[in-house]
Amino acid sequence: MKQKVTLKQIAKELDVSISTVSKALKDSVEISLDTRQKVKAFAKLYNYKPNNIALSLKNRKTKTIGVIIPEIVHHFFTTVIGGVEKVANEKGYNVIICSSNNSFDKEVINLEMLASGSADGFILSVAKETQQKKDYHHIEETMSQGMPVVLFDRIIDELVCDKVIIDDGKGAQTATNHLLSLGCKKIAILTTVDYISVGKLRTNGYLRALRAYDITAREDYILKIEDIDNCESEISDFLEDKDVDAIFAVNELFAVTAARVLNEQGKKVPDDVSIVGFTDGILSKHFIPSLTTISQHGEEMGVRAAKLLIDKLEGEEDIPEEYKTVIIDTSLIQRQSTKK
Amino acid sequence: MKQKVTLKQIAKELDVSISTVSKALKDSVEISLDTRQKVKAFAKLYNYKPNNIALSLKNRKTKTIGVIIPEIVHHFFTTVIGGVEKVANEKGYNVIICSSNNSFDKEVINLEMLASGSADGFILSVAKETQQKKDYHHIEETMSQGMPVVLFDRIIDELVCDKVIIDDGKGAQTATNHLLSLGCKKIAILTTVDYISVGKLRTNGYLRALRAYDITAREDYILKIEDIDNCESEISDFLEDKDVDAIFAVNELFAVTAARVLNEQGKKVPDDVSIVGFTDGILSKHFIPSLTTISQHGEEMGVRAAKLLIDKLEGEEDIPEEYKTVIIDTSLIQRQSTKK
DNA sequence: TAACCTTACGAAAACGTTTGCGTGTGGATA
DNA sequence: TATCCACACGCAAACGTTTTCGTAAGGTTA
Repeated sequence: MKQKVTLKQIAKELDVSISTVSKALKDSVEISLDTRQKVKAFAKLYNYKPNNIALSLKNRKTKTIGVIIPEIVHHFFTTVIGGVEKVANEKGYNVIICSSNNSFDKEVINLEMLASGSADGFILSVAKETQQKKDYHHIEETMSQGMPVVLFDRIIDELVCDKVIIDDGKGAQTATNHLLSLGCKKIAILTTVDYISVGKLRTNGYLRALRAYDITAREDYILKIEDIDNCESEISDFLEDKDVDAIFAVNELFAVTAARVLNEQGKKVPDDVSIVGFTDGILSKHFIPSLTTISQHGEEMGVRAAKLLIDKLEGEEDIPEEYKTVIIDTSLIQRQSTKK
Repeated sequence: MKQKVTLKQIAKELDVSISTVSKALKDSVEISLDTRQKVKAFAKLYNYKPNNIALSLKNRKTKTIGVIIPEIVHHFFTTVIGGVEKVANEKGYNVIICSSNNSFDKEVINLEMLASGSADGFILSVAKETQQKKDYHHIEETMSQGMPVVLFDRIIDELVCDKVIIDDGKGAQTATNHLLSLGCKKIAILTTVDYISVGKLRTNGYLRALRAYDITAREDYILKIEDIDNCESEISDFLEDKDVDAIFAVNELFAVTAARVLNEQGKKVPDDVSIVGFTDGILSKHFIPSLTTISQHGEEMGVRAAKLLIDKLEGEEDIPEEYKTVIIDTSLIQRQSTKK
């Protein structure tokens, strides 16, 4: 097993100093052409690659971006990561991904671990628990140590940093408007409990849309789902004997589950009930009927977040700090789950 | 902006040497109780965290596992990552994830980058292009430098290393058997071109199952799909006027697309045609009808792969190398797409 | 031939740790 | 009082780089 070759070893073999080797490999004019060629040939032969760790230590930067997301098995988040990777790789950055599993503790651990030398900055979407706890000391601390943080999707208003979000309210409004423009009058919403920020924002958008159409929102048309994993029974109970002609679901799962429930209750989508979802994932695309939905443009979010972060990382140290909040446009994708 | 505090700074403040601080923090008996307490209090106050990079350099290990997968936006791979993370975190390892995007070049770049100091070992599923090119020098080189590699799912037979796979052939056989036991006689298969190893293996399993039932396989019941992204037209043409009573699809996408096509052609699933898929992803679970499928137990694969890798990483240096191939059992999940 | 300039290279510090070993101080022992 | 031993701590090397600065050798100029 041939071990990794270092400058020192090359230097020894060639009977020159470490600095000579280092300079030769960088084509420094300080070193004679002769020596340069000799060193390079040798390095190539032994497949020399500079040790990243040593470089990081020396340069005090890792050229690595840390990404922390609530769930790794999640289509939207992976599309965001895709966008981050794209930009990062173009700019010569590596990406480390960690999942907090929606746990506050794991988020803290991951962040602290990456912050202690492994990454130069962070792109993060906070865990559900963190949103509940409203404890952001770990993020604040990271920033106060000079490491930039970009928040996306599930952001925290109180934190002063770059952010990339979609206009959840506007997206929801668009979705609801679409249903209204189709002539639907009795539009129910399947949403989350309020402490999930995006759920709340989307609910508000729905309410605004109704108001603009002079339709009074009905409490009994709003379902705030507690237990996402067992949403089917909640939705089923909710929809039982309810005379709605449209449903706006704040995520994909609620949308397809509603479709499934309606199906079981003998109602047709979109003929009897139209459905609009949120998030353009696998399910929306391939479901029968395919789902009209609001696309969040996950990849674009990732791209923008990575750019913001890298700008901060490569910007001048002491220019006055200035933080941006990028709002990505959502778009309505019309498919089969809403009647024409 | 308070910068990260180092041993040196603490030492200076407290007017002791760096080594004293280091030892005090480790509760060394060499240091007086008094000093120890003072140092620890100070360290806590300033939130001292040892610099991982420096530690990695010193210890010549990073306590990091590199995971390279062909696609990040892919349910199966993310479940595997979930399993890897679980084990890794338990054992104090960090996980770096990179996607090769199915490109050979990017796989090489990612591997080399992580191999030059960022990770101690690798868990990897090779890119499509790599399977075609049959060029594995980057993986061989990584191993020859003493970094263990565990291959999973899309493995390479020629490479001598730990592997975690499912028995694709057996899984396919189980799927086909299930259809046969339901009384289906005319079973088509939707598979991939042959260079995708898992596609080929699954096709073979399908053929074996038919043979065991004394049914002659028909060429015109086998569709090898080239362009996965546009599989719908291929499947649609294939199924046109074809009098099949069952379909075995080697992945989720083919399965739901087949269902969609059948739906458009006015055939009912499962009444007219039964469908069995492969991979238990989001789609299979939530589709209407939900899909009978072969579960690959992605998380379990990740768990096993991580364990194998960590065993190698923490094992004695010079025990005779011994490589294992773990075969994860698949299981048939019966849902609504196959009639009872 | 003395002064100077190039050329080509090496020494050493720095990044932040850990750790084996050396050492000064003070008290106990002989 | 000379010897010895704990005790408590510091020095320095090592991990692999990069880079500044110093310098020896040789050639050129006045």
